[in-house]
Parts: sequence; C-alpha cells; structure tokens
Amino acid sequence: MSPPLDTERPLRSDARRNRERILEGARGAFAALGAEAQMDEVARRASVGVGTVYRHFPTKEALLGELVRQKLTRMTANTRVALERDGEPFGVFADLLRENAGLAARDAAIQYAMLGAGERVWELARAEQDELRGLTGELMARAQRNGTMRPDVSPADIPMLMCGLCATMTHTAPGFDWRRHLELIIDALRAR
Amino acid sequence: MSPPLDTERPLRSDARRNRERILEGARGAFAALGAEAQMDEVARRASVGVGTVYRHFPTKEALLGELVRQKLTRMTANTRVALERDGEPFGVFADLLRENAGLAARDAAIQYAMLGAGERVWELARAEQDELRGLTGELMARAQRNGTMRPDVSPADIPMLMCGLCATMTHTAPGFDWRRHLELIIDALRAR
DNA sequence: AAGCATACGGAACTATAATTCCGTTTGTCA
DNA sequence: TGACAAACGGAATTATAGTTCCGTATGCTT
Repeated sequence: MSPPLDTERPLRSDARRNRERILEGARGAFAALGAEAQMDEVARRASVGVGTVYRHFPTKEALLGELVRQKLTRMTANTRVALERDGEPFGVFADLLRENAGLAARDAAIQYAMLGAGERVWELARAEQDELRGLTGELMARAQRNGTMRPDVSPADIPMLMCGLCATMTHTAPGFDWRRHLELIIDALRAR
Repeated sequence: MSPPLDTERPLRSDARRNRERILEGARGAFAALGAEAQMDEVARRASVGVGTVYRHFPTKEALLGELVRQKLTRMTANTRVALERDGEPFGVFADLLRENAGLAARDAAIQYAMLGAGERVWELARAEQDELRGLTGELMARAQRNGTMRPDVSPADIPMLMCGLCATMTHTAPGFDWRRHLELIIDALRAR
C-alpha cells in the first residue's frame, strides 16, 4: 500500500492569493457587520466575485469555521507561551484569559460560533477546541495545586464562561462591559 | 378639554380569546423551536390563521416583545416578594436570582432578547427592565450594607451577567450547565 | 506559444420566512 | 333578526440572502 493518496496538487498562484484575500475580506466584513454580513459583502471586500468565494469555501459556515479555527489556533499559541512563563500561576492564567478574551472581542466569527446560532460552525474546529482545553487544563491544575484557584473548577467550565462573556461582547447596551464581566469571572475562579 | 381620547372600545369576544391563544401558541412554539420558530407555526399552535396573528401583533418582534414583557413582569413580582422576606440578605438575593433564572431558562423569547440579535425586542420592554433593576438594586443594597455582598457590584452588573447566563442556556454543548454557571456568578458577587 | 486544466465573475436562481391582501365569517347592537 | 363593523383565514406576495451555473480569463506545462 502506497502512502497517502492525498495527491492534491498545489493551488494555482492566483487561487492562493485569492484565498487569503477572501479570509481578509471576511474578517473585515464580519468585524464591521457581525456574522450576518453577506457573502456578497465578503466578496466585495476581497475584490473578488462571489463565485470565487464559493470556489474556496463551499458554504458560509465553512468560511466562518475557517476563521474560528485560525483564531483558536492563535489562542492555543498564547496558551503555550503562558505555560512557559513562570510566575504566580493564577496570575498567569488570568492574564491568559484577558489576552484571549481580547482576541475574541475583535472577532465576530468566534462570537457567532459561541452563541448557539453557530453550533455547526463550532464543530468545524473541534480539534482546536480540544487542544486548547487540554493546555488550559494544565495551567489550571498548576494554580489549583498551588492553592490560588478554586479546587472545584474544571477546564470544561472555561468555555462555558467564555461563551457568556461573548454574549456581553455582542451587546452595546449601557452597563455592558466585557472587561468588567471578565474580571468578575476571574474573581469567581480565585480561591478564597 | 375632555380627559383621555383613549377611546378604544373593548375587543370583540373572539378577538380577546384569540389573543390569548396566540400568546399561548407562541410560548409553545418558541419553547419548542427557539425564537426562529415561524409565524406559521405560532398560528398553527394557536389554531388560528397567520392573518389573525398579524391582526394582534404587527410584527414578529412585537409578539416576542409582549412575551418578554410578561416574563419580566413575573420576575418583578418575584423580586417584590423577595423584598418582603426577612432573612440573610445575600441568601435572599441569591435565591431570587435562581428563581428568575429558572423562568428565563424556560423562555426562548427572553433568551432571544438577551442575546444581541433581539436588541429591538428588548427595548419594547424597557419600562419593565427599569423597574426590575430598581427593585433588584434595593435588595442588593441591603446585602451590601450587611457586608455579605461585594461592595463594588452594581445593579447594572446583573443584566450583563444574566445575559451571559442566557448564552449558556441556549447551548447544549457538553459541560454547559446554566445552574453551575449561575452558582459561579453568585459566588463572584459574594463578599470575601 | 499553443493547449488545457484551473480559476474567475457575477447574473440568475432558489429557498425560506415574514408580511400583506381581500373575500368570507362572526359578534354586537339597535 | 337585520345590518355593519370587527375579525378571520390562508393563499399570494415580497424581501433577503445563500448558492449555482456557465461563459470567459488566466496560470502552468510542454
């Protein structure tokens, strides 16, 4: 048996360039208009026809999924860096949350995926989620061993809390401030 | 000048009955299918034509708005009862949150209104919100005076946190449990 | 530099769901 | 009980946004 039949020839140069443009256009469109931004708008910002968008991403969900995947990858990278840092573990963890929340705050795709409506999008990046949860768990375990984090919180609580935080991010209502919300969450995780 | 020109003759008996049926049908439809349930489905459950639904509520938003208003009114009533109870103020407050969160958990209209998508719906019940926030504030002030609640949380924080909680309610993802989320929030509000 | 697979553009198509319209029915009041 | 305003039903309309199609253009290979 010969190895992988994964014989996909590399993309043509224009296609490779366009794929990037589309992702960039999508980031802009979703950042500006939320996840309801239309595919036509994405195409316009990418200076490309809608057909081309669909050549690269079979559905809007797939496009959102790719953006989510990329953002989770960056969060995972942040987490790796945090694991290297040495310092008071709870503080390191809290800073990581602040940093990753900041990434989410500027990303309508993540918010969309986290807010129920986009459960399918979320699943497209399951592998990335699992990896992130694993690394986060390691950091949390340290803080718990050292007694600075509540012993009864689990890595699975974090996505739930972040999901709630994203809800605050999408609102502009008076009194809604995701940074404040995050600080309350962090305090909730701290050991008494 | 004669008093109010508010000369609206009472609804015809069938209209009054249908209005109730529609609200009931809407509660059922939204509970079963979420806020994306269609107007046709609402009509079907109410055993009424779509036209009749629109005779009573000019838009879907107006219908959702009325459901939200009614639910907030019930929450306000709960809060009034809580203000009468005498007991450890923080505990009374926490129980109130548990009770009202329970109401929200069974109400897709409230969840929809709280999750950004429905900001307009939310505004239709501004008066009810303001009243609820006011009463809640009184209860919180008591707990703060008595030293059982963090002195730096304000009544305006509660809708924000409840909004996040609603995000958890709409999810079925593993590890997502709104009761757990709520307990974490309650702990965050408790004085150290 | 010809040949061709790959990729592009964007008008047209489709699906979905809210909303309107109007002919018919039903309560209410004299 | 007859007349009429109020209310009803649901097929038809409209609006929006995702997706498809196909004629044209372009990069790559020989």
